[in-house]
Amino acid sequence: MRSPSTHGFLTRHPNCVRRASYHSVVASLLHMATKNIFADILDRVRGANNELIAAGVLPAGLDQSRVTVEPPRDPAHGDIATNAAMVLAKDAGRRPRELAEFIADKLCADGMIANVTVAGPGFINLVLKPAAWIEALRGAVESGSHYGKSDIGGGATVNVEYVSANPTGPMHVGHCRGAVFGDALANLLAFTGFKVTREYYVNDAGAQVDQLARSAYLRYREAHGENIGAIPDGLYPGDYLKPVGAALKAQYGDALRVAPEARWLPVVREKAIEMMMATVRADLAALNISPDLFYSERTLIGGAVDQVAAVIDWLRARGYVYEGRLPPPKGAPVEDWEDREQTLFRSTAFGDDVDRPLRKSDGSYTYFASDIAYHRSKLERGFRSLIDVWGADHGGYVKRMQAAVAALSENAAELDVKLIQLVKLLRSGAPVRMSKRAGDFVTLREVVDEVGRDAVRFMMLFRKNDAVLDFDLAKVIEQSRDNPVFYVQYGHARGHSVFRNARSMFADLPTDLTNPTVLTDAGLERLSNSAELALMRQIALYPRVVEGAALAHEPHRIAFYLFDLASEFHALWTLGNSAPHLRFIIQDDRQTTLARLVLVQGVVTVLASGLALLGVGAPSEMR
RNA sequence: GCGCUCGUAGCUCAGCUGGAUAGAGCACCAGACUUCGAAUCUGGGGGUCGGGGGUUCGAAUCCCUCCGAGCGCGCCA
Repeated sequence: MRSPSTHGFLTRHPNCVRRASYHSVVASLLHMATKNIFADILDRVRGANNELIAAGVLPAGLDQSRVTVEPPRDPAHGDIATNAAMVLAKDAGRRPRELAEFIADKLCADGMIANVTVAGPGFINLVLKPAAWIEALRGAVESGSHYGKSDIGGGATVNVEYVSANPTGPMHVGHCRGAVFGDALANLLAFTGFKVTREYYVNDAGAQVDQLARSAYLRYREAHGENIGAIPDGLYPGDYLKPVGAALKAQYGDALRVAPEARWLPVVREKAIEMMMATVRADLAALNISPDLFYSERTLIGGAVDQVAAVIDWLRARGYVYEGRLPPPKGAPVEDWEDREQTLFRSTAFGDDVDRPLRKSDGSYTYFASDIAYHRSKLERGFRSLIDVWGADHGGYVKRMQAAVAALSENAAELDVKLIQLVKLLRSGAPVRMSKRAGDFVTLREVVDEVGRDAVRFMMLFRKNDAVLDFDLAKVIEQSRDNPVFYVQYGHARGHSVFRNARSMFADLPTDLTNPTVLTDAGLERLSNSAELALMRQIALYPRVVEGAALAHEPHRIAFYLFDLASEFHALWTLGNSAPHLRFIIQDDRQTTLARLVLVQGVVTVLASGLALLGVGAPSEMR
């Protein structure tokens, strides 16, 4: 059905008084200095509803959990909108618009709200007094790097496991998206009151590290001058193992050459893993990533008790593990399919499609089995919220792992698996060839060295995790709006440029714009232009964006928000070209300049904070 | 065959966990530099949100069903 224009529905509220002075409004805002302005308004809406409950308009015991406040998509609708009337109408036994009028009437009396309208199906649109936004700006500037922090995590522990690349070589470019994602997500959670452990699972058990050892042994013999010929299939051909061979020679001389494999393998394996993990750490460090804990798979099996066996027994005792048969996989036929009885985890009890094997035909554990033991270790260390960051090709394993966590924790813990899609590496639009087979794949280090850590980190986060990402090595070092890394960093640098110019014009400007006294004297009520208010609204949005991104485990929201904020800032800056009275620096007006510098300080504060969450630098100059 | 992740402007993608007339960037067209760094900005055209049903005050978003893409499908991690 086509409805008349929204404006036809607008109801201006006649009872609204707009008399409260700037200072009285400020007084009413003091308690929310660093608080999310949206959370504050939500409290006020709930307060209005509670008054209506007391007055008998709304029923007692009303569930207000679905009431939300949000910025309307169309700014013409006001600063903040609430759906309260629409979601409460049914319980209240009233029509949404009728109820909206009641709520609006209460909200009108709020000293922070300048105007209330009821629109559309029952939206209540609020326009806040400019003082509210100014106070939000003040709060942001005063809080500095703490602005946007919250305690929604309530100190709950969260375990973020990410990267977990096999210790069989240097990290390649495909690893770095998950690494950056996990690191930024951990930053975000820590910033919002969670107690975060960043963890890297080292797959240092199993066949692949034996192959690594055999590969390194060849390099060891090569270091002694032997011609080892081509590296056999199944071994790791990369040159990066040559230093391992040299190190083995330096440490053991000839001793390992005459020993049987059973003797040298553990020794070489140990050394190779150690050196590969040193490489991994260095690669991560190039991205400014340092996990709190490297958890070794071997400790699960090689310790005093076999943790994998223990967890299987534990699950078996509860009926989640049994001996049984699986149907052969459908689709692509398995050549050597052998129908046999095996040890199975009953993941179907938790929504998986089939039960999953825990032992291979040779009796050794599957990867899944040791992963169950590993996740049990996380639970035993007290974590009830687990986040795993995996490559998208592991998507088929999500359900079984969640099933395992549910079984292990008796449904008390939650596992969120974030799947990270592929990165398509390009140079000026042309695909960069990557051949892992030949051992000459593009390493993470090469990419970081070429375009810099900031570009890598920002671009890896400028996309949803489950969308394929095009990463163009040429584009990310362009200095243009087409390159969001630059665009956002330039916003920060430009802010500092304004500071520099202002100080050269007014030698007596306060050195610390975040000082409360300075802020009080700054005359911030001069910030009344609509473009300035728009920028303040954007700044006030930050804590809400941070919370949303943290709860949804979606760090990319921060990157997009920063892009928008930088955009608003650049827009206001350029406005000064055609409207000189709107420039940040006004030659003969120190007071106005000071007020606007505080606004710039707000922008700079948020850009720096957001970039820090992403792990990207915030340069104050980019010449 | 089954499962997972997706499908939004010509291209690359957002869309705040169900909100109002679906938004950015690139590209295209038309504009703004005696400037607080134009490394920037302003305006314009461009959409059956893959198709079709359903749920409700209200759907790009949730459910069902087709179509299409990517990934995966005992003893690889």
